[in-house]
Amino acid sequence: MAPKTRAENRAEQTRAILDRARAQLAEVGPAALSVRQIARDVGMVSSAVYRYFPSRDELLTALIVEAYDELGAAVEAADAHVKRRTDLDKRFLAWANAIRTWALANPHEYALLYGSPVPGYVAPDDTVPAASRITGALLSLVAESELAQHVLGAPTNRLSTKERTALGPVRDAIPSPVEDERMLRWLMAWACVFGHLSLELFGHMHRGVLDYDAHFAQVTGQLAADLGLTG
Amino acid sequence: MAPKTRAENRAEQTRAILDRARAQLAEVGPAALSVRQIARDVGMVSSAVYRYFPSRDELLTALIVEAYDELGAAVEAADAHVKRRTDLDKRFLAWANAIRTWALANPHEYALLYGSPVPGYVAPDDTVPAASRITGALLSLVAESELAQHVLGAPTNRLSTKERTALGPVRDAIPSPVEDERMLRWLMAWACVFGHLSLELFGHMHRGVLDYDAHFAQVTGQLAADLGLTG
DNA sequence: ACATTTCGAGAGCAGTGCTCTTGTTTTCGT
DNA sequence: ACGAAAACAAGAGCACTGCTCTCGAAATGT
Repeated sequence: MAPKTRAENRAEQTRAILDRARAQLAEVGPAALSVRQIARDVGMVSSAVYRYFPSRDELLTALIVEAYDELGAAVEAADAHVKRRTDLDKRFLAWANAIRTWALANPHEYALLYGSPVPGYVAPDDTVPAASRITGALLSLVAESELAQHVLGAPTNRLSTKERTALGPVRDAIPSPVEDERMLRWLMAWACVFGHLSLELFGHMHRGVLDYDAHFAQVTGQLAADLGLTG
Repeated sequence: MAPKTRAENRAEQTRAILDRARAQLAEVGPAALSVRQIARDVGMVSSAVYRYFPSRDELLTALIVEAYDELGAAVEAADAHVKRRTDLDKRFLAWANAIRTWALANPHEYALLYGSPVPGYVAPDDTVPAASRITGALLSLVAESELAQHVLGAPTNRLSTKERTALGPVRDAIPSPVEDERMLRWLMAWACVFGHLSLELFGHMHRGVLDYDAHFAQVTGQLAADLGLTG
């Protein structure tokens, strides 16, 4: 029995609360997450929890950050498992499949991250850097595809001038310059992947598509082809 | 003062509750919608509301159905405003723009329909037919594009056999047969549009894209081109 | 005209997020 | 090493929620 110092104890309690909160999140979803229930489960009184998280919403954002980190780590691990780094199609598929695998394993967490924000629109808070890991992994692929001089697999319209300026920030997020049309195709792939996932996980594909795995594979394969990553 | 009959009164009260609920939904979102507050607003006691809607969830599903109907009507109206019925690209853009316009005007309703389902996964209930109006409008365009023998604007991979059988139900929802690759491209467009909308409305495009209007126009225009609707 | 159903109102229950107060314990400055 | 200061757990309490039950009053069907 080490005579726990105050900081140690605080760290332990914080973890215990977060762990129990994640478990409850997986069971009942974000809407039904109860601070009092969490307090009971970890063996303290509800008001004590507020010494660690000032409100339920802050607890939720902590869970969001944790979930983003977990998903980001999964994505990066999947990418690292592709041996030939120049196989950008494999890396793109690894990116998409990692997200889908994680989402299927943690549907409530996915809903928390990419579904409707529960307490109104969350202002730009400390969840942004964690969330950037996922898109950042994709942007790396964009840069590498540009450097590899891949030619797009589908004819792509020239960007309107408004659109060109509209994409300024995302372009700035990539160190090297990227062709207009390529940038657009990658953004479309981004929307298509998350659109598929949200439609699938939120029950909008129930009638219409039988085998989600097959459909996702077909879609992502097509996206890779459109991006010129294959061959 | 007509001596309101019982059925009349019931219809009026039901409407009053629904109207007030929609207003409150637009103000505070689905999570914070309160039966008691609605009751106060319409001038009755909370328990009286339960004579009209057996639970809060049933009230929410009624709101979902209403929202689907409103969105469906908006989509159909937008489609009807395209004079040359063979201009499938214009009709596709009308479809996409109608959804986005409605979503921007009613973000909380959009979140209710296409965001994370609030009370766990809603089982297949009476919301399905209302929801089918939106996808149904898209499927009509698929059928017409096939009949018009449009040739896809982007090279498309052959479907895997698993994928071909996976798409059985959606194919059955269209009276006339549809080419495999065309079906896939339309499903991708479907996911891409809703993916864009969810990413935009739920705040994931905040950094990255400045002008959502321009980007959406560019994306949907590209989708129409990929589907072979232009020219 | 009467029995049945429908309805509104109120009380009440169990639960929630959150605040405040009250002792107790750990930490820190001197 | 000791006393001031900060951190902490516990409990009571407030305002609120969804929902149930009972009780009278009103409209309905026969």
